[in-house]
Amino acid sequence: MDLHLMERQLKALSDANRLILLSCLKLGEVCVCDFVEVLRITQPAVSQHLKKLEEAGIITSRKLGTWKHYRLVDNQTPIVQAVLEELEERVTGNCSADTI
Amino acid sequence: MDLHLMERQLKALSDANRLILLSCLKLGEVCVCDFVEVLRITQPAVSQHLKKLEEAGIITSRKLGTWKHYRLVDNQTPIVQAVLEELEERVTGNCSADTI
DNA sequence: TTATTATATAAGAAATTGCTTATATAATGT
DNA sequence: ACATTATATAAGCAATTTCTTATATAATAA
Repeated sequence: MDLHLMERQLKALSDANRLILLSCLKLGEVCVCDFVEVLRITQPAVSQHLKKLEEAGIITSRKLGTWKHYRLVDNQTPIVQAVLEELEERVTGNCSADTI
Repeated sequence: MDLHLMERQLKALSDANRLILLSCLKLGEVCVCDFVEVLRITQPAVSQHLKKLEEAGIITSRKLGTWKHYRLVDNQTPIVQAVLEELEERVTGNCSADTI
């Protein structure tokens, strides 16, 4: 595995807010607006976190009307897999968006 | 596993120079002076990187006269284990110090 | 078209990171 | 005691990160 991909993924993973986003995503697709409630930071801050995770190849997204739903990609690298396995699912309120 | 320990370990891991240090340490104990040659940064910079890895519970050290030898701790968390497994051993020159 | 809603991007500020040089500590050798 | 060697700590600086507010984009609804 390329050293610089490793570094990029690890950087994307090394933030408490993004780890919480990932633990939510273990439950399924989530839209940006739900994350705003979970993390209690502004919407642009959430978008920026999601962008980092997407650029690291950890999550992907699809548009649904005005909403955008994010989810984990299917085949994770062993490092991301290990992190996901360590994360507790956080069922703090409405972590997940209703799908469709 | 505690979210903030995860974050601290992932932060410690998310730097290319520190990943190189870890790949060297897979081969055994290494002293600070050898790392200076491997990374081609100054000795204080190396000490600072090693301190971060030690504070994250990833490496440990012992004094040997004026030298200090660093090594991986025995029981790593699953995340660190996964990272170590992904790392190629880098046999770039004298990565390892002679033990004793 | 215009207003509303969900998200993204831009710009800027405060905190953190990763380096440098200079200095301190600690063990060894003379 | 003094010099040398290996490492650690301190201080400062440039780059990066993480947030904020303001604005842009894009889809839907009236």
